[in-house]
Amino acid sequence: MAKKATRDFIVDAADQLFYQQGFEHTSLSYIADEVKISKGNFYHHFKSKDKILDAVIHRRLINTQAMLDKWQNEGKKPDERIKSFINILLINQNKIKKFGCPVGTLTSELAKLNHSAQKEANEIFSLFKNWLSEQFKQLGHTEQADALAMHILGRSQGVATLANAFQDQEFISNEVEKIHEWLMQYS
Amino acid sequence: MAKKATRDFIVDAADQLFYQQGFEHTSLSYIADEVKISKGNFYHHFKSKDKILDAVIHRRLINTQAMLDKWQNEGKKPDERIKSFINILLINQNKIKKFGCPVGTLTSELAKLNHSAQKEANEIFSLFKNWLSEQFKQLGHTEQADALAMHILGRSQGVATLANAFQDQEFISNEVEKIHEWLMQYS
DNA sequence: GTCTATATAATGATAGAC
DNA sequence: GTCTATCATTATATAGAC
Repeated sequence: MAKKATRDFIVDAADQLFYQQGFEHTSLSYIADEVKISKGNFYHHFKSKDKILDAVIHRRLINTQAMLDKWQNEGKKPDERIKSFINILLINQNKIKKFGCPVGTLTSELAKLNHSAQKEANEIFSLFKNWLSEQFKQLGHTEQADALAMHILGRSQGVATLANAFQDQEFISNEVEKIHEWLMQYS
Repeated sequence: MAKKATRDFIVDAADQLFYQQGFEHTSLSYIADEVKISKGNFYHHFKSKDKILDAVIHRRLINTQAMLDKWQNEGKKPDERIKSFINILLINQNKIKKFGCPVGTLTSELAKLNHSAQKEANEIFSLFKNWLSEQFKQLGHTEQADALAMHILGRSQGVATLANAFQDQEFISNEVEKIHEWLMQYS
C-alpha cells in the first residue's frame, strides 16, 4: 500500500472542514495550517479552491458508493438494507447534531453560492436515491420505487436539519423509529 | 402610516439576499448597492454585519408570528390550520427549489459558522413547532403533540432540502399529498 | 442622513528560491 | 515538493466633510 501523500492529507482536512465549517467559510490558510503545510505548497497540489472542492466531492462519491456496496453485500433482504441507510442517523447522531447532514448542507450551500460544482455534489444524493430505489424495486414496488426512495431520503434530511437546529437526541430516535414503522408496509 | 425609512430598505434587501445567497456570502457592499446607498451610510444604520443579521432574524420572527396568527384566525379547525402550514411548500415552491427553506438554510449556515445568532434564528423554528404543537393538542393529541409537531416540521424541511437539490416539482406535490394523508389519522 | 476617503485584515492566488 | 515573500482583491469597519 502506497504511502499517504500530502495531497491526501489536504483532502482529508478539507473534507472535514467543509463539513464542519462550510465550504466558503473554510479558508485555504486554515486548511494549510491543519495539514501543517504552507499555502504555497497547497497551491502546488491544487491550483484553486474549487479544485479541492472537486476532490472532496469526488472522494465523497467514492466513499458513498463504497458504503452502499457494503450494505448491498451485508444485508440479506432489501428492507434490511434500507434500514442500514436509516440507521446512519443514529450512528452519526453526534456529528449530525453539530453539523447537520454532510450531503444536504453542502448542496444547500452550493445552491446559494450558485456554484459550478452543484451538479457533482447533487450526484451524492443521486447515489443514495438510486440505491434506495433499487431496494424498493426488489421489494416489488417497481412503479413507486423512485418516489419511495425520495420520500425516505427526504425524511432523513428533515431529521438531520431539525436535529442540528434543536440539538434534540430524542427527536432522532423517535423519527428513526417512525421511519422503520413506515417501512414495514413496504417490506 | 410612516414613510419607509432607509433602515427598512436595508433590512428588506438583507432579508432577501441572506435567503438567496446566504449570510456570509452576502457582502455589505452588495447590500448597499442593492439599496443604492453608500457603505458609509450603511454603517450609520447598522454598526456591524451581525447587527443586520439580528434585524433580519427579528423581522422574520415578527412575520412568522403574523402568519401563524393569520392562520389561527382563518382556518376553523386545527387540522385545516396545519394544512395551511404544509401548503407553504406549494405556495413557495419556486423559491424553495431555488433557495431551499429560509429557516432551515439559515440555521444550518449559522450552525456551521458557530454564530452567536444561532439561538435567535432557531426561535423561528420554535414558533412553528409550538404553533403546530398547539394545533395537535386541540385535536386531542396532548401527549404526542410536541413529537407530532416536530415530525411535520421535519417532513417539510426534508421536502425543501431535496426540492432544492433535485429541482423536482413533482416531488413537492407528492410529498405534500403524503403529509396530508398522514395528517388524516390525527384529524 | 448621506457621502467620500481610508484603515486594516483576510482571502485566493502567484513567483521564485531551495 | 516545500518553502517564503508578495500581489491583487475584497471584506468589514471607521473618520470626517457636507
